[in-house]
Amino acid sequence: MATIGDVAREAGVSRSTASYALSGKRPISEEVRRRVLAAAEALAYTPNAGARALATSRTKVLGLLARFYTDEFAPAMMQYIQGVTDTARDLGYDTLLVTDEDGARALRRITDSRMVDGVVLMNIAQDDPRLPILRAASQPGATVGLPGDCSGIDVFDLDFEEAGRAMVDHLHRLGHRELILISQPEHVVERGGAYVWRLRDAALERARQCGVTLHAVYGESRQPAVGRLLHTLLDTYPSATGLLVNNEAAAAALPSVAHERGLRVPEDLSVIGRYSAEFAAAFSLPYSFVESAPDRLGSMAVRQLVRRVESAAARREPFVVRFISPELVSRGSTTPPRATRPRTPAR
Amino acid sequence: MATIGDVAREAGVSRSTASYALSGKRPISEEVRRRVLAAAEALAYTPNAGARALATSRTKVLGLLARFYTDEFAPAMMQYIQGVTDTARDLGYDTLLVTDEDGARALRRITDSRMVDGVVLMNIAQDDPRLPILRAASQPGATVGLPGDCSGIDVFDLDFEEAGRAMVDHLHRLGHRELILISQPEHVVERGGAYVWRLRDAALERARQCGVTLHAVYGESRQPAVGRLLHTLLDTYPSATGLLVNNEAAAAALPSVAHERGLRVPEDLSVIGRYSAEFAAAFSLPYSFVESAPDRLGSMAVRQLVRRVESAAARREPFVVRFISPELVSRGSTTPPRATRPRTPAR
DNA sequence: CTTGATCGTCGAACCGGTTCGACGCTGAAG
DNA sequence: CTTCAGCGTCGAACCGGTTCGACGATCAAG
Repeated sequence: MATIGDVAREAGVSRSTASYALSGKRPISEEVRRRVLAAAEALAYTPNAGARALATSRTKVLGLLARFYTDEFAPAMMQYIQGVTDTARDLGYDTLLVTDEDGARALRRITDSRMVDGVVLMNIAQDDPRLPILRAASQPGATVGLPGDCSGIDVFDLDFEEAGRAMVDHLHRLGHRELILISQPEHVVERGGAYVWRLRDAALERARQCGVTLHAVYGESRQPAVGRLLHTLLDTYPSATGLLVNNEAAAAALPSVAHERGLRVPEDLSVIGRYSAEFAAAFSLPYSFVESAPDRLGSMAVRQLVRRVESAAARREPFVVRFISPELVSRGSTTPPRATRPRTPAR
Repeated sequence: MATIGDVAREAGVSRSTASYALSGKRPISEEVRRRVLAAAEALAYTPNAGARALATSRTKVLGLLARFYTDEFAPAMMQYIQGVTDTARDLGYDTLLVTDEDGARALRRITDSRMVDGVVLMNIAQDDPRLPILRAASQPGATVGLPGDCSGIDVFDLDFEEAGRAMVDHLHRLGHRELILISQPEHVVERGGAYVWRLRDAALERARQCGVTLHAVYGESRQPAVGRLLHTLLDTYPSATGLLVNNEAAAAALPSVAHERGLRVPEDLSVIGRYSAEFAAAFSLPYSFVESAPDRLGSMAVRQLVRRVESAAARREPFVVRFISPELVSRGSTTPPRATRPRTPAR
């Protein structure tokens, strides 16, 4: 493999001149620059990443700490990851994917050894053990997901509170008075997945304000448990006219459950989900939903991270906590409830 | 951040002695070793990855080149990735995840710059443009997936030919005489996804030998297209008694299609899939299937890669092409076809 | 009491880049 | 004809590790 010394020799200049010709950080005569570039080309010169990192204290690599929980729905995760890797590459960075069980130790390892210029954390828990380490690290960090304590990091997340309110408002305005909210499984909450209760509590609060009855329950993350649960819920609350689904597995299971029960959406039941458009497409889900925009969140986190990495001024800016506003994508799966319809005899 | 120089000073020894005390590559007195270790501990010393890479020509990082095609089913991909990252970490390596559109250029970048000690390639095409670059690279490489030309790399894949034969044999032995095979979409084939025709052609050949009629068709990768296609197929070949599914999306869509048609499995139709146990669990697929073992394949590729990275002897060994034997996991979704049943009047 | 091997430690060189200070040359100004 | 500024280039130092050869001390053998 050719080194910059080889390039310099080939071009008949010193190593430093070759370096400046390639980086453009000092004026170099047109003639010399041409010779150096030609030599680099001829020798297929590529700078050694380790050497450059040592000299510049920059690796051009970002760390991405994620966990693949088997009890969480995998496809959603992929989109976050892709948002991160794609944006990183656009900005000239590679991505070190770290999925260690012990995330705190892994984080310490990659920051202390200076393998990365910055870190994106996913699967954020309310009280995340990685955060103290990230704050102590000399590299900047960003999270996708809202932790309990946001100090010292940039935070990006969907506004789950607003999402919960938007879902309730939407159905309330259509005239619904009794709703079911199916959340993630309880163990996601136990793991500190705050987004679950953020959406739920905001929805409950808003329902209370509107005088709407909202039955909030934990879901399951797998078939067939989640299908059974849906049946049970629909049996338990026969008068509920709307279903809010903050649970990918439940959303994916709903079409066949509805079919089994001969339940028509939206005629018999209005449905709103909370997932990504990509997810909706993959599973062909016919429901209106609040877009969770995983790729956008991953991308935003990386952009902010790179800004801080590359500019000392940006590094001194105050930390941000940025929420994406939930966008309700209509697929026509909601309608005024039966009881309020003109043609219903009960009226 | 503490350097080895700081540790040495703190322990009152030279830098080289500190290095030897930490690595154990030369005998060091118990007393000095103790002091060095204590100093390293006190200063929270972590070696600088770039400096170490420069000195040793080893980065302890493996490259993982993968593409997330939106027209392929995401969950399957996750498992390959996890197999790679988990095994790499067990062996002391981190993983650089590269998802560039231009895989060949990305591969050149990470190998020439010596960011990685070895590379795992996924989404292998029959004539993969990354392979010439991998062969020319100084780092060893492994693939998950069988390319047309296996020279110079280690190859790991499911034995798709045998999988195709096993599926046909299984139903043939049960007495089936007319089967449908639904493959991946045609564009996967156009992209060079050889596993599609490897399974199909072997299945066709075996069917011919057994005197079984096999209708082989391309599938779709998304709902609702794949659901419609399933309906069409079942309409088109009403006398077919068995369905072979080499297509994750089709397998996932089948339960609701069967339900819609009032079709019972296996009483009315025998079904065998080809996917992973993890996938079956996530979608609660009730079908017997050939296990595709993505995590095992990823793990095997990494193990072989690390062997070659760490041992000069292993690096000289001949390259391997290793197939995992398909294992048929029975879930009771196959049975002798109706026509051959004792209680059927037609007999 | 030398001689020689062994053990533990040190200094220096090296890996391959970047960057700072200096220096020679050219050309314009005095 | 000097003087000085500025441009282009070079040499050297540095980043933080690893590793080789050498050297002094210790101790057993001759």
